[in-house]
Amino acid sequence: MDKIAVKTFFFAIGDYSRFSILAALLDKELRVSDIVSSTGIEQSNVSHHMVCLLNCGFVSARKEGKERIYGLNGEVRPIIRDIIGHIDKYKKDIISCNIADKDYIYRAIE
Amino acid sequence: MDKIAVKTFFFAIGDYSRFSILAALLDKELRVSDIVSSTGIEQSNVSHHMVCLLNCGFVSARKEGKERIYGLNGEVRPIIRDIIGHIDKYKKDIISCNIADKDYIYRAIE
DNA sequence: ATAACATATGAATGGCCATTCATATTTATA
DNA sequence: TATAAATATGAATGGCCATTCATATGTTAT
Repeated sequence: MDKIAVKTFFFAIGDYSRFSILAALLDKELRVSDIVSSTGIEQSNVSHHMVCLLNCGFVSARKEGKERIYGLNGEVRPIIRDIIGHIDKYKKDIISCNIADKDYIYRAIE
Repeated sequence: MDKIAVKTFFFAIGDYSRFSILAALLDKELRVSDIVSSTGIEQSNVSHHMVCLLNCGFVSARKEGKERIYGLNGEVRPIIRDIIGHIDKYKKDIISCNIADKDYIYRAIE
């Protein structure tokens, strides 16, 4: 297991905003403004995330007039689908831990 | 896409230490001391991570004497294998972005 | 009962980074 | 050329949480 690769992979994909963006790009290419409207993330924030996703090789971009169109790179499509599928299938169990409610994570839940 | 589920999933799996632990548990159950020696993570830190992984339903535990033995829960095995496979297959590309070297992530790489 | 071993718990903190706000750049149109 | 639209960039910051250290708990053996 390559540590840098693992860290980079999860850095790119493990943030909820970036994962939402990747999920939105699964089926079709999107302009920045499309990503903004479909994810609800503010424009400059989206742009920041796109830089990150570009750097990590998850997406590619091309220009069309004043718009920039982003598309998911092919190799990542299956793993993103798999992860979405897994989370969806087991969401009941995953949610049951209610981490969001905890004030501190590293604590036994009674 | 359930936001809480996605966040919880990546919280549990997206940290390098926890992912290493899960990877180490893929093939066999392990005592805490085994996890310590195979991952290099310090003991109390491992215990903290195990609480987290227990809470999120990724592992189960049983006692044997003074030892505690952790095992991966069955449903997560495939997705962890998939992710490891993906990272391994594309590590060259993933590493090429060299995020670790950057002083700031959200910046175009020339 | 005490020592040694295995693991868990608690509190504290320091670094990272997601977000925000302000502004720059690029392109198109009037 | 001036304006507007779309996107990118830069700097700043506040919160989260991984780690560490110290210590507690539990278990076995002597």
